[in-house]
Amino acid sequence: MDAFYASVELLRYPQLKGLPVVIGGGRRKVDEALEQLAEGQTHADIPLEAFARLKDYTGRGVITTATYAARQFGVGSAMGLMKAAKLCPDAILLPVDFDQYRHYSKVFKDTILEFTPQMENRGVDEVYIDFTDVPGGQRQGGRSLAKLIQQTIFERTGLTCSVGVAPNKLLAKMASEFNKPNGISIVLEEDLQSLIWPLACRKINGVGPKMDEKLMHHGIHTIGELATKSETWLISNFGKSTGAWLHRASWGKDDNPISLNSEPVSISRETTFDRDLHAVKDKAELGAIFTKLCEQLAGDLQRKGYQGKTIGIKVRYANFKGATRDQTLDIYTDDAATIRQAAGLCLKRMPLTQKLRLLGVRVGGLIKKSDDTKVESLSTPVESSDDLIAQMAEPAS
DNA sequence: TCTGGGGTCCTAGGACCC
DNA sequence: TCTGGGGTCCTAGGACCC
Repeated sequence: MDAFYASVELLRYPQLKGLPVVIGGGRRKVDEALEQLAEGQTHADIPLEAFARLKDYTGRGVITTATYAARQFGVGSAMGLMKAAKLCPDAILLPVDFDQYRHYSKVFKDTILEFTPQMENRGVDEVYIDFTDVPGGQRQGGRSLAKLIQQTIFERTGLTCSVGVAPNKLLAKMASEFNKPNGISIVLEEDLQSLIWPLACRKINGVGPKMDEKLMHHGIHTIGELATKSETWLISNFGKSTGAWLHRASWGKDDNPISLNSEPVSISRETTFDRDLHAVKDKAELGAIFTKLCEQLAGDLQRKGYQGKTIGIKVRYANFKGATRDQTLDIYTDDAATIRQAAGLCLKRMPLTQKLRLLGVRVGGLIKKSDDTKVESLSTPVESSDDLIAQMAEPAS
């Protein structure tokens, strides 16, 4: 399989170029700026003065993403906004605007689908592509196709896009990071030693903080060091499945195919409170939030056309420890009251002496609702689709 | 001044059935 | 009274990803 890993840089506001900007958190103050927007306007149309500075923010949010200028100060994704405010108090804080992201995400993915149906979703801004069978896809080792996709996306959205090209998904993902933003990187099998082995193990998709720490404990810091360990040794230290996987990954091996339009396994809603709430003392407030979450979740299910039978809740205590409870019903449901009732029973089984900072509701065991009221909308091919394919099929100039 | 929201997959024990 | 497997479902927790 020949794979692409492409990710669009969703954060792109021309008037903010070079300025430290973080996007994230933002429920209160920051939302006021958005309210000034007229129909059809985006963040890019708001004067800078309208936005809060990081130092003016109080709340529990985290950074979703940050400009490269902001990253110079050491702030980055998933960092608490209060901590980021210390590092870079004058950074502009923009609210997240998921409606806008969803829109650009769709244009991004629809564009790629014009080239090939072999696309795997990896969230709003990233996809894998298997371009083995794309006409002209092999030209210049995939670079021609990557360039054409990049250009087309830019013309339609103004967004840049980073692309990694490699023999499999594992390597393509790592390749995409070599040349951000708006770059194209090609990694071949023979580049393993020179390009991949010097990287930290953490760069392997699937090695998180925990596994990285364990690897460090064994003196393994780079992928190259990992590759010196035998499969037997890795299995005895990391278990059969993880050990064998680590061994293959360190040698750049991955035969997982693209997974197409997979059905969701679960759908959930959760919220972190403005202040920690106690199950008894703040019962009314908590109950109202709980009910609202169930209603939103039911709405999501109905809108997306799913019903589920496993209802679950999740809490996070004031000390940040979490717990879950779930219950499987005899029936499939997308009804708010049914979900609320089952979720309420779950909450009763939860230890509730400590205050809560988060409550979530989840529905799993999903099936597609088959009431025939929803007509599957046939996706009409976009005009330029043939042109794009034709361009790839033309002899290289 | 702690740390969002939405997901997936894996593991592991117990229930229950054959 | 003691002793089998295998398979599936349910529940809880945890690691990881975007």
